Amino acid sequence: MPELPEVEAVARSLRPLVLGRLIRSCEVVHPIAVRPATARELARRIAGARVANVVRRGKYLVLKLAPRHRGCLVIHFRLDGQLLWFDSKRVSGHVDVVLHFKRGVLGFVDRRHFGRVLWYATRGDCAGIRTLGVDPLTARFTPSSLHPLLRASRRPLKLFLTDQTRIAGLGNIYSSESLWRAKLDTRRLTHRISKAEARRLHKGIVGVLQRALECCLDPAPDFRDPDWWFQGLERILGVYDRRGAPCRRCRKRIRRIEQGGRSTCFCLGCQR
DNA sequence: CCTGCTACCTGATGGC
DNA sequence: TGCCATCAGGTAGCAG
Repeated sequence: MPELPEVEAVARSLRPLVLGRLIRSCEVVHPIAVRPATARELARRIAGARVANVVRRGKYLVLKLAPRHRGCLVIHFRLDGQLLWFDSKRVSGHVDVVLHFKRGVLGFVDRRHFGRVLWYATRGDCAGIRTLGVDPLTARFTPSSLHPLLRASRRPLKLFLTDQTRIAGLGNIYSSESLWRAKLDTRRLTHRISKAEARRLHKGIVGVLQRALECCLDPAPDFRDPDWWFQGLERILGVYDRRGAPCRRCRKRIRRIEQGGRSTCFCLGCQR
């Protein structure tokens, strides 16, 4: 479930814990999490490296390693991936990959084993990162840059918004929310969207992401709590997981449909 | 190049 | 209470 705001909050909260610190060793408990690499390969790459920076690219969390030729550690949480921090060397619970620092241990956890922890010489070597579209929280994402993007594509708005190669970072939740905020029908085709509607959509996307990020940072993730997760996000959501409930704007019942094999929640009353 | 479909996983949920 | 079926969803890889 982590999308752009959640990963951004994780990046900001993790940075002070690991910045400048030395990765002494790496332990892989569930090898599936580092596939297609092997535990030995990953350990050889990152053991002895220092964390030079922690950044987010789309929904990817990237630990840049120093010196530069040590490459970068790329983490993708997919649906349920999560980070935990242990102050002592003792690690409890289900943990897939463990990074031992001089003081403290970073654990990557994902019971469903969809998430990945991968090493690349450069971040461009990661295909998923290389092909990412514009980051919607940067100045390069503007109403006037969104309109041509929409015109260049021919598909339902919802599917366009979850395509990471166009706009990076939206998933099932915030794509639906952006469209609700913009009062646009999720089934509308991108190339038929007017300039004024594109402006509304831009505002919807940026607005919901900023609001969600604020929420994700207050309270900030506490990796020391094995049960930590983002709190209160449901309060800022207009449609996601609200099937059957009244629309907060027009009181009509929120509908759920399927798009691209995924569920989309939206309001037939005010999204047109 | 563009778009759409499916496999990958496993915990949670719902029906009987 | 217990069992089985279904659902959830991001992305890689493949098909058309």
